[in-house]
Amino acid sequence: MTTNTRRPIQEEIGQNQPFESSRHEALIALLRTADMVRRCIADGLSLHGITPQQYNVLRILRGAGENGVPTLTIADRMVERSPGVTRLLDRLEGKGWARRRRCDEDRRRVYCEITDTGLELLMTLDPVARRSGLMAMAGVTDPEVAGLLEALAGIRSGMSGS
Amino acid sequence: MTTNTRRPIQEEIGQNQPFESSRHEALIALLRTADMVRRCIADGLSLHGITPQQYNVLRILRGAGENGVPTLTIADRMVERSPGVTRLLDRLEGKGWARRRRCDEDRRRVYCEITDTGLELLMTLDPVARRSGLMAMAGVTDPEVAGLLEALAGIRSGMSGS
DNA sequence: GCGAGATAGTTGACATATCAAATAATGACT
DNA sequence: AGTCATTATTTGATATGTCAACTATCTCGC
Repeated sequence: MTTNTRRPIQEEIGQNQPFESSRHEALIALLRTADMVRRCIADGLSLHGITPQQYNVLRILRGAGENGVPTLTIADRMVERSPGVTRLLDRLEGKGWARRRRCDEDRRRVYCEITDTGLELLMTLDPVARRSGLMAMAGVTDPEVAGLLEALAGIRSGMSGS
Repeated sequence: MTTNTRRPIQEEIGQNQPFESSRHEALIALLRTADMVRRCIADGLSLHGITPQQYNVLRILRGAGENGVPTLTIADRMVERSPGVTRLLDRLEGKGWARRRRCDEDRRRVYCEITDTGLELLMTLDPVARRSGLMAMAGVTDPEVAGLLEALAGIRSGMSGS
């Protein structure tokens, strides 16, 4: 049984002065919480020799199906943006999980696809990721989840037109 | 004026299938939003040749005052954990913003302090970070901020006893 | 005081991230 | 056809993150 006492971040990061505003506090809390969640997921996946980013790319490739996805489109769709998609794919290709193919109509483009081995890997990984994910989110109530989604959407929309 | 339409992440990351649960959706939204916020802050600071992690450490050093902080305590207090504190400090020391000193009572420990140059730098940086921070959080309402803090605290507390 | 074990920090090897060019193909305009 | 701007991707240099040893120091029990 976990002692589910909710600690304020101020205490967690050993800060002796109060935050200047609850907006600022929420910002710090957001960054810290996401970092913890990220590590939780990464821990689960690392046992299978894959990083969250690589897992994310593989899922995008699977979602795209037969046709594959152009390299930069992958970057757009990633949960956490990364400028290193090319090299990420280098590694996935090296491990035999992905494959690349030049587009014939527009020879600048490279279409990326998942291989059968990659699909099999995902079959193993999906439950693992699912479990770590649920574990990470175990501490929030259902109504809080709804509010969380709203607030996060607000933050993102407020930032897009910076 | 920004068009403040709140888009669901499903659309943002070009996912054609709905999420399996709103918990899962919230998890993805959390990671993505935090990533955007992190980049927003990093952009602001990068003009001054410093990374968010380095800025964070400098603030911790300033908060600790005269006595300084032992290296590993810094790691504990960071918003986003990092095992590379030693090297982070190497860089800060190299730029003349921080200084290290062996503890006499316990010679294993190294106390880290901020220099005067470091303090001056923070004077410049604080308003910059503050501005990017508020900009990042511009899209949420006050009541949402309160709920956000609660939900995030819930997630963190639910994870500590994993 | 001596050795087992814990603790604080550093280091080396390697993976990954980041940014600014470089390359290559396309499209639009002259 | 020939130049120019644009788009898609790759590459190189460099910074940073990560993990697993490793060193040095301390603490405790004997």
